[in-house]
Amino acid sequence: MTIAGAWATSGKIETISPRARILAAAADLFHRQGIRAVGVEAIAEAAKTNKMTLYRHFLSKDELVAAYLRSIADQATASWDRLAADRPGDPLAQIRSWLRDKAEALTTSGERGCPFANAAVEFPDKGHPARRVIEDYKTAQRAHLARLATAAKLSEPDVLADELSLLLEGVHVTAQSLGTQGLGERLIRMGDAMIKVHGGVGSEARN
Amino acid sequence: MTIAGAWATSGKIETISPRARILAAAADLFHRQGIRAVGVEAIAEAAKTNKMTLYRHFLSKDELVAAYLRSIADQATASWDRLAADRPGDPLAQIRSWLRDKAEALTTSGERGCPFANAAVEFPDKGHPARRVIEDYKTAQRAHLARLATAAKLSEPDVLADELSLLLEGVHVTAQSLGTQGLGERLIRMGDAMIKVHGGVGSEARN
DNA sequence: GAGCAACGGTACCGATCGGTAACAGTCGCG
DNA sequence: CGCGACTGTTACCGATCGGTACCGTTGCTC
Repeated sequence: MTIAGAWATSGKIETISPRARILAAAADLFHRQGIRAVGVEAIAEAAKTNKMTLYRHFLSKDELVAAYLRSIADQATASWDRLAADRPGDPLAQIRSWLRDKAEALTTSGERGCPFANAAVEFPDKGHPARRVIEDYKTAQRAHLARLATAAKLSEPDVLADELSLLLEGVHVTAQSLGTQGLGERLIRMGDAMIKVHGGVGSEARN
Repeated sequence: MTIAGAWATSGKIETISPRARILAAAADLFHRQGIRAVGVEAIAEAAKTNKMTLYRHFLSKDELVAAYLRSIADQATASWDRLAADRPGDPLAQIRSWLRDKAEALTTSGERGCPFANAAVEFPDKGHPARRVIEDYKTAQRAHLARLATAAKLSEPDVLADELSLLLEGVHVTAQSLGTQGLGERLIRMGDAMIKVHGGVGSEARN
C-alpha cells in the first residue's frame, strides 16, 4: 500500500505536515496520560510517522514538551482575541464569557486539568525548557485578566485577576481527583461573585 | 565499616525500621522531584538500604506510592485532631487555624504543592492503587471542613467546604508555577472572606 | 529529467527502568 | 546454643527509555 492508500484509510485528503501531526499527537497523549508516561516512539506512531522524523523537527523530548505547551499558549491567545472580537469594548463581558468558556471546557477536556499546571508538576526543575513557557503563560493570563478588569473599571484589578486565577486552578486540579460534577456551575457562581465584589454588577441574565 | 559505623556518621542512635526509612525517603524524593522521575534504586539508596529490602516491604512501586500517600493522609488526620484539641468546642476557630497552618506550610514545603493532587496528575489511570487514596483524602478533607462549618452554624456548609477546598488547591498549584510570593496572605484573606460571607464573623485580631 | 531536501523504515546504541534469584550475614528469642 | 526471621549485597533479568546511523524512497523545483 502506498501513501495514497494510507491517507484513504485515515479519511483525510489534504496533507498535514509531519511536524503538525507530531505536535497534535503529542498534545493528545501528553494531556491524557501525562508527559513522562508517554514515550517518543508512541508519539511518532500516533502521528503516523517515526522517531527519526520527530527528531528532525525537535531537538529532544524536552524541547517537544516546550513546543507542545507553546502551541497551547498560542491557542489561548487566539481564544482571548476571539473573545475580544465577540464583545468589543466590553471588557466585563469578556471576563464573564471567559469564565463560561472555561466552565464548558471542564467537561469536554476529559477531567485532565490545565496542561501547564500538570507540566509544572512533572517537571519541577527550574532549568527545564518547559518551565519558561509555563511561567510566561500563567503570568500572561493573569496580566490579561487584570487588564480587562482595569478597563472594566473594577476595583483592585490585580487582586481580582489573582482571585479568578486561583479559582480556575483550583477547579482544574479538583476535576482530576474528584471529577467535574457541578464544578462548572460552581466556577461560574464563585467567579461572578468575585467580580461583583469588585464592583462588576454585570448583566446577570446573559449567556 | 560496620553497621555501628554507618549509624555513627548519620548521627542517629535509635534504630528506625527499614520500612519507615524507605517511606520517609520516598516521601522526600517523590515530593521534591515527582513520582515518575524517581527510581526505586534511588529511594533504597536514600533510605540507606537496598532494592531487595524495599520489595520485601512493598509489593511494587505502585503500592509504595499508595503507601506514601496513605502515610501523608494519616499525618493530615493527626493534624486535624491536634487542631481540635487546641480549640475544643470552637469549630470556627479550627477552620481559621487550619487556613493559617496551610498558609504557613506553603513556604516551608518548597513550592511543590499538594502531594495528592500531584500524584493525580502523574497517574490519571483510575485503576492505579494511588487513585483510591487520593479520592478518599480529598473527600475526607472536604467532609471534615463541611462538618466544622455545620458545627459552627455557618450557612451552606457544603458550599463553603467546596469553596475553601478550591481555594487551597488553586494556591497549591499556583505556588508551583509562579512561586509563593504573597500567596499565604492571599489565601488567608480570601478564606476569611469566604467564611465571613457564610456568616462566620470571627475574631478578626487572632493569631 | 536531474538534483535535492525531506520523509519513512530498520536496526541499533548505552542507560535505566521495575523487579527477582541466590547467598551471606546478623539479630532476637526460646 | 541453635533456630528462624529479617536485612544487606551482588548480579542479573527483560523491557523500555531517549536518541542516532544508515539507507531507500518520495516529491518538488529548475
